[in-house]
Amino acid sequence: MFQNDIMSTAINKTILLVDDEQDILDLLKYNLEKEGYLVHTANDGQEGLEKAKAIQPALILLDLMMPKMDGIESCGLIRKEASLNETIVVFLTSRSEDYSQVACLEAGADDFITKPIRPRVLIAKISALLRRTIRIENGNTLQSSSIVINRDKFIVEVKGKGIFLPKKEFELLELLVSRPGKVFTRDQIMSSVWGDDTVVGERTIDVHIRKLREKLGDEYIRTMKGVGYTFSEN
Amino acid sequence: MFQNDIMSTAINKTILLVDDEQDILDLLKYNLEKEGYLVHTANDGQEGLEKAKAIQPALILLDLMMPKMDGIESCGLIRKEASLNETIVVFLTSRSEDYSQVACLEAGADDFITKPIRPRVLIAKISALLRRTIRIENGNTLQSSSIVINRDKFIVEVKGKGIFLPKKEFELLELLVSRPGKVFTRDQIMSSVWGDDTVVGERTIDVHIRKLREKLGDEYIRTMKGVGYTFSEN
DNA sequence: AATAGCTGTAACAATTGGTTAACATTTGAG
DNA sequence: CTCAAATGTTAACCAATTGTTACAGCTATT
Repeated sequence: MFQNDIMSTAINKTILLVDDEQDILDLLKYNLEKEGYLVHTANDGQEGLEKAKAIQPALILLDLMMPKMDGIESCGLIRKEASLNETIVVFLTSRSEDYSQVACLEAGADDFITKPIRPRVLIAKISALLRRTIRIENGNTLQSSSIVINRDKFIVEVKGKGIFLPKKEFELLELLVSRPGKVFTRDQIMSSVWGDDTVVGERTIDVHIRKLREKLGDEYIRTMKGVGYTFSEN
Repeated sequence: MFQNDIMSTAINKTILLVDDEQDILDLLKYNLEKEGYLVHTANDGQEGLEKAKAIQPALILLDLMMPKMDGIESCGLIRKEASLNETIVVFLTSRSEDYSQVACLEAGADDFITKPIRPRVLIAKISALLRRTIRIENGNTLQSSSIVINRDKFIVEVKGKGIFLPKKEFELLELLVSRPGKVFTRDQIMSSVWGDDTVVGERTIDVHIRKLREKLGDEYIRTMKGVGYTFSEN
């Protein structure tokens, strides 16, 4: 049920794990991928920051204790990076002392998880943190002022009229509506809707955009030439 | 310093505490008010829900175990209430067992804090949770006193009015606004906006500057003859 | 296996925005 | 004050990006 929630959405489900211990990376990767997340890994803070900038993950799991650059320092650098302002940072702390937990949060982290890691709690926490990132979410619907997206039925309501959309078109619209006004680049659309591994031609996105406009009306999706597409309320 | 962060923003600083034990309410209220939050209290889930609807708090701290209506049930009702959609819900759990923590999160909570309550951790957690909503609301923006550049929406706000700029103009303005008052030479502009490999003519920069002035007004970009261009706040 | 509908592609059309050229204007050094 | 150098202005051109259409291959369903 949780799994389905995640699998059916086209929103960013990329997680970056940063830890110097391979055992922990493997454990976390296994558990998160089982839940439908796209997992990338890095072995130290420096590599973590670089990968984060490149892949724009929804969430970063950061070990507190690492060689080269520790978690606190990495977190500071992540928080300075404007393009990562929506990224959630969660620390893995081995100790449960107050001061290290407070230190994590003051460094700009959103949360921390204490070792030993209990997978169910980890999954539930991550799910709860990501749940918040979608603006107005009521049950299984996503709505802006003019459009209601029903995730269960693959149906979109525009001005009270229900429209059925095929999967790809639905996912594309879902992505755009998840952040009205935000311009999604073709790359972002590509990796969210089609995934990082599948490769499709250049015109494919345009064609799907066109089909959406055909069904919804031209007024909702704006082209920002040279940049990408955006959903606009007006 | 943290206090300043909170005090300096004009956002909702209201917190609602819901617990049946007066001792805990007092302890929490004292600590939170010391940090500059506006604290309201309720003694059970029913009263909590009513007060929440009335005062629209930014965050609700909810005890898991309460007479009449327990935390899980209250949380469910809060999540159903459309006006409380953006409100953050945090549970206070006395036990640290996995299942109750997972239950809280699955009930729609954003986080939980285990008793015994350690005020410093509590404060840091609440601060972190609220900080994130500020971060997301501010978006990926770059602002001077008179202009807000929203990188996500690819829009520039001048005196409250949103203006769309084509890619190159946007990038040029972004560069100038990134360091108000600094004079950028043509060479610097060239390599920042166009890259070191592409070669364009001498007048290209002028033309883009002109288009920016046309759209923003003449007062923002000053020519330093023989040197370059600068963005001025006045 | 037949069907219907979804998905991606290729080929071409339309549009936008970046660049340039040509000329006008301003600036500041002498 | 003069004049050369630097910058401003305009419109037209062209290339890159996006839109459009028809169609072929694929997938799920019966």
